[in-house]
Amino acid sequence: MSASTGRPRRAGVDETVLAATLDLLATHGYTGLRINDVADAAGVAKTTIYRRWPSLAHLAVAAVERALGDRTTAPTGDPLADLERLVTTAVAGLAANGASLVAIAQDIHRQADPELRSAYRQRIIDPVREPAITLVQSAIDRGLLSAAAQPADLVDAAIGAVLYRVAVLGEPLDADHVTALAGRLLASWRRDGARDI
Amino acid sequence: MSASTGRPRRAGVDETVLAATLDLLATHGYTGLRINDVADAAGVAKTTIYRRWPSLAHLAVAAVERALGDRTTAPTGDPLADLERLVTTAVAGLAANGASLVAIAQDIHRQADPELRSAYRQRIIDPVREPAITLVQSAIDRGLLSAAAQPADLVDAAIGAVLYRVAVLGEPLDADHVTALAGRLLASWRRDGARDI
DNA sequence: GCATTACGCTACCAATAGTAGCGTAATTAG
DNA sequence: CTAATTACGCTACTATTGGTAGCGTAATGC
Repeated sequence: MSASTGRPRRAGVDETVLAATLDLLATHGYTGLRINDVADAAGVAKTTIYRRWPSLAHLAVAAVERALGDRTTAPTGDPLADLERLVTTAVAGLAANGASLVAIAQDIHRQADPELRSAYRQRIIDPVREPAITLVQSAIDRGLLSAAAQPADLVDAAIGAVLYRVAVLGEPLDADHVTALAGRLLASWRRDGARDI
Repeated sequence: MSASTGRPRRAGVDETVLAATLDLLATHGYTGLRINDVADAAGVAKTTIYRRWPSLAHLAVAAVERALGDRTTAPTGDPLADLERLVTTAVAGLAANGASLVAIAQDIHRQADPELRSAYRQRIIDPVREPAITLVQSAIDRGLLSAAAQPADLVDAAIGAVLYRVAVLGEPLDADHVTALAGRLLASWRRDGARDI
């Protein structure tokens, strides 16, 4: 990227621009995101932005990725506890910005070209989905969850439920609310929970 | 709408335009939908389209609504059977057009103004979601499904799982596939199914 | 000093949703 | 038959906006 020769890029510009992008995404959504607004808010020229990101969509994906933060968690040995922490961490990153970044991510995903969509999948989706599937499988193996459903079905249903409520039904992304929803879903699959009533 | 006086609107134009819109949506998606392309494909002037629908988004919603078709079903008395028929009917309408109209509907929903989103909710979402919730509640009351989850959670998880797979993961909307997924999810909530293994 | 790259700036291009106005066609009311 | 009214196609236009080109200038390494 940055060559060893020539004038170096101004430090902090990436951060400033991403922060401005995130802020504008939170208030106007991806559909209302304007590259000129980002440039103005960040105090840089539009051309500087295009020198660092190839398109508005790429910039938005980078901003959301930054908002998601680091999703690596140390395993505790209890799959269900790890699962809850994974969900909580991811949701917290998305909810902390005052807007439904989940919905924004959906927008971006739908409008982007195939190459960008693949990056979106690898950088936004899979870092949550893949570990979650592994954890569910391990929970099933230990008899903590009913084996009646496939792990991927279960995870997709949980993620899908959140996406659907936030992105389609328009409910606010409240971290506690989401955690409770995921908890209720898990409870309905929990082996001991399924046995009573 | 149409006054009693003056030249009447050409018959069949609504149908032709909606069919052309649906066709273009199926091949290019909502993001790739161009009003001029619709006009050309339908063989009408662009101004004629704007005389009948206030915006491109409204036109697209009307086209998807038409693709969904009539979703009223006669109750059989068996909630689970009714549920399956409801899902099958809705999915069949969406899948029959060769493209993921679910994903398209997502696009439209996100980009539209609040008034249109409300119409989308009332005309596309709720006609499936509300009866489904009622049927699930009734299945729980009869002991056919586990009472561990709230009916709305359950329905949203099922719808969300389908939306997520089609609209985010990019899987094709195959009617049999979706029915099988919904069936697996239901089985994991089914009282007898949850008891074994 | 020289090559190289970044920055801000202005100007520009291309695509596209939506509108205005015109001539004309079709219909109803009297 | 005439007048009023509305629809249609057409051309031209406006406004917005993503993205690019080119220029003068500022930093940096060699």
